[in-house]
Amino acid sequence: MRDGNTERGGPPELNTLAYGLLALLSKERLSGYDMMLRIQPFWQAKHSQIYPLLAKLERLEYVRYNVYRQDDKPDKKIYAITDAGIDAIRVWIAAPTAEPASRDELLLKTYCIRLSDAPTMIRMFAERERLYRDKRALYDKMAGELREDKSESYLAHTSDQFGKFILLQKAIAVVRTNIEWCVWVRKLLGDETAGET
Amino acid sequence: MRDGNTERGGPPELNTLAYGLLALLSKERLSGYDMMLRIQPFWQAKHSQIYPLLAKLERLEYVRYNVYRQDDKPDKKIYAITDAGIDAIRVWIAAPTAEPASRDELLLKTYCIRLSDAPTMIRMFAERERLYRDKRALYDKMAGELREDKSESYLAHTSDQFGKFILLQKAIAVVRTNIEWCVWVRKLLGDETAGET
DNA sequence: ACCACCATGTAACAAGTTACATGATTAA
DNA sequence: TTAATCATGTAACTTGTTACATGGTGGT
Repeated sequence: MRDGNTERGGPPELNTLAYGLLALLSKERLSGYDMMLRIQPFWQAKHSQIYPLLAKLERLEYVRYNVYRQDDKPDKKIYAITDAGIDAIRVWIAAPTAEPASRDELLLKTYCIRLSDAPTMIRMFAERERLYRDKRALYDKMAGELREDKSESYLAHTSDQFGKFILLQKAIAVVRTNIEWCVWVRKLLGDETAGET
Repeated sequence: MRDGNTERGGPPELNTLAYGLLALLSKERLSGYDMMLRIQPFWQAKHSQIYPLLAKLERLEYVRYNVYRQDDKPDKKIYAITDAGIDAIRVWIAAPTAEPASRDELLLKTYCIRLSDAPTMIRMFAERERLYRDKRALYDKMAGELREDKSESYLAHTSDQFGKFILLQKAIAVVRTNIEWCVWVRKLLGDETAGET
C-alpha cells in the first residue's frame, strides 16, 4: 500500500520528475525512451529512473500505453496521458514551486582557481565555452523550427507552442550570458584566442 | 577498509561536495555550519551531508580542526585545510569537470503552462521574479564589498579574490538575464504590473 | 570488430533530503 | 510563545547514477 493511495488524505505523492513526464505527455504521445531524451534540457534523468515512474503513473491511471511492434527496432510502449493525468497536472501547476537547484562542479573549481596554473584554467574555461556553444547551436535550431510558423501563434499564451517558445527564449538568453562570461574570463586569464567564434 | 584507501590504485574517491568543502577551506578556516551556509550559492547541501563528509576528510588528513568554546553559543569545530588537502584540490582542478546539472520545477510547469489559467501563471512568474531580485540584491552587495578594494587586485588571476570575483560576475549576469525573462513572460501574459521595480 | 542507437527493464549503490536529537540565545 | 539562529550529529528515507541484462541494426 502507501503508493496508489487515493483513499484518504488527498492526491498521491508524485515527485517532480513524474510531473515532468506528465508535462511531456500533455503535448504528444511518447515512448519512455523518447521522454528520457526530451526531458534532458529541463531535468536530467536516466532511463532507469523513468521506466519505474511510468509504471507507477500507469497504476495511478494518469497514463495509458499501447505496444507498437517495429521490425527493425525493438518494440516500444507509446504512452498517452489520461483525463485524470491532466487534472493532476493542473493541481500541480497551481501548487507552490520548489526553488531551482543547480550543481556545477566548475563553479567550485573556479572558487579556488588561483591554486591552479593559467594553462589549466584556460583549458577549463575553453572546454566549458565549447559546451555552451554546442547548446546554443541546438537551441537556435529549435527556435528556428518554431519560427517557421509564420502566424506567430506561439506568442499567445493559449497556444500549444507558447510553453516551448518561452522556455527556448530563456535557454538561449542564459546560454548567451554564459558564453560571454567564458570569453570574459579567458581574456582575464590572458588567453589571446578568446573571443573568436 | 575501502575508505581511506591510499594503499593501491590512486587517490581516494571523494565526491564533488567534499572538494567543494576543501575549496572553501582553501581561503579561510570555517566551522561545518559556516561551510553549509557558504556553499549554498554554488552547491545546495544540508548539514546532515556536510558533517559526515568533514569526518571523512579528517580521516584522510585533508583537514584538521580545533574546538572553540563559546559562552553564548554552542561550541564549534573550526576546520583548516592541510598540505595534503591543497594537493588534492590541485589534482581535482586538473581532472575533467562534470557537466552542470540544473533542476528547476518552474521549467517543467512552464512547458505545459497553457493547461493553467492566466492569473496562476502570472503569480508563478511574479514569485520567481521576486526570488531572482532577492538574489541579485545579495550578489550586488557582495560585489560592492569586493570593489571596496580600490587596488583592484581581484582582477589578477593570481589574487586571492579572483575566484570569488569572477563567480560573482557570472551570478549577477545570469540573475539579470533571468529577471528580464520573468518580466518579458509576465508582459506576454498580459500582466500590466510587469516591468516595474 | 567495436561502438552507438534504439528499447525496456532491474539491482546495487551513491547522493541528497527530512526527521530525530539536544540545547542555549534572541528577535517578533 | 513561537520561531529563527547557532552548532553538531545520526537515522530513515527518497532521488539519482552506474552497472547488469538482452538483442537487433547501422556506421567506422
